[in-house]
Amino acid sequence: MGVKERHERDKEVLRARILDAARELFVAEGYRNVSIRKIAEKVEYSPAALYSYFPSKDDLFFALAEEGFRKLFEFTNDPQAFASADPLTAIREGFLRYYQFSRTHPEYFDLMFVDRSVPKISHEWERFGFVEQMIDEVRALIRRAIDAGLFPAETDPDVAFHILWAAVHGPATVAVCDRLAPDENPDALARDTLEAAIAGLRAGIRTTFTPSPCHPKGNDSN
Amino acid sequence: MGVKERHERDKEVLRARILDAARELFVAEGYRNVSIRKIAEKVEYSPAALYSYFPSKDDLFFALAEEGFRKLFEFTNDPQAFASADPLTAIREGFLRYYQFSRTHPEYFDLMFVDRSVPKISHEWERFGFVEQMIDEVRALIRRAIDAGLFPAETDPDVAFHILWAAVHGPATVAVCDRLAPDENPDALARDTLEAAIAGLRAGIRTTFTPSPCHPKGNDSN
DNA sequence: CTCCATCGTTAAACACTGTTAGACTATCGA
DNA sequence: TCGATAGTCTAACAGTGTTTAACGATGGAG
Repeated sequence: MGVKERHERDKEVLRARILDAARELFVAEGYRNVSIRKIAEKVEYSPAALYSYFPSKDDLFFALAEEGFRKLFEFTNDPQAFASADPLTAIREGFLRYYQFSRTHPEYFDLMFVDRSVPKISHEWERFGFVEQMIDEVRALIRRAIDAGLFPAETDPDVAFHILWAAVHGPATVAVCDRLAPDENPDALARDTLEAAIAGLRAGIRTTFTPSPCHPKGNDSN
Repeated sequence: MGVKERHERDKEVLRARILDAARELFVAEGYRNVSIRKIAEKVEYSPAALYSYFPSKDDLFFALAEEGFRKLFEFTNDPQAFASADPLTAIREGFLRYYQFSRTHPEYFDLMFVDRSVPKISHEWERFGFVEQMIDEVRALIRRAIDAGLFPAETDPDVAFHILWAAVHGPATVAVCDRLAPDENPDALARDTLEAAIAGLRAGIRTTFTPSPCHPKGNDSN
């Protein structure tokens, strides 16, 4: 009876080893330079063997992207900063951490947010439940800031979240994609753009982004 | 005497035909799905022949990226809107056009700003002189807004430009990279983020981005 | 204990990719 | 007319993701 279970455990172990090998290779050499054959060699199996663990290369890297979101969660989640400090400082800190993540783990960031050959991500947000949790925490933080009078009362937390996210995501992508001139500093740009977005929200703007319902995902409105 | 010139003209013609074929394929099927062989078949030459016109595939797509910047220039440059309207409207309009370009020509935008396998772009900004001209016009526009009292007097036009650019570049990349949930509207996000950045600049923020000298590119500080 | 089925693994192949070496040929200047 | 040169070709190299068919070990049933 326990035999099948042992086998399943073994499979799980090898699956993890494959993922480890893939991760090691891709953080070192970048996503594009990792081939199934290299991973196979690293785990000392034939290339074909990997296909009984991951249906395709994309699925393998999709798993790594999921790992990346977990990493991002840990990276940005500082309960201390979130709870104690004044909401605005916490918000600033949180979004700057998002940006800093893109600098510390550019390969993960690439996989999670820019690579176009891992397109399934946007259509499988439901699978990243903890991402929604993550966003919820930030929305709560923004709500606190509204309640404290730091943002206008009519501010929609979800809209504000997306604006602040976009404000740091811009500099993050130009940095990851290496599209800044050598003498331009992306870190400063991230700080400034975030600062401008925060100040803009505080000043109050008319927004057009669709406020999402309580559980924003799962609408069938296309 | 005229023979050599005729030959050079012929070469130029074929070079253009290759570029045409490459463009047609890549706007239709995306950069990653275009192979040298497919281009060669379309122009009815052997794959090897292309290599006497473009040293590598990257160089070919670098040429297309250059074309893209020219397209972007035309797309955003509306002298009428720039000159007549009030500076703030013109600025809004200009940056929204940048965003709209990313939606209308996602493949070009990908090549120009997100694809990591065309990395030479950031190190060859000098070659895109018209880009600098383009930016200069926007900086002049911002200066006009400052003079009109629409932005604080201490605003640095170059810093403001980069902030506004980042504000629309964020939504542009999430849209191009397809990282928004199906029910989230990138267009609205672009408008809102830009609006927030403009309002933030108007409110006045302390910035840290390095103001660039008169001709910002060409420093040897790195 | 034997037999069979099943499962994990494999080598080999398929259909691609970018790129290059070497042969061929047509054209041009002397 | 004779090289030289420039342009193009075929064929190959080294690599890619993926699939197919065969192999061997292992576990359960009779």
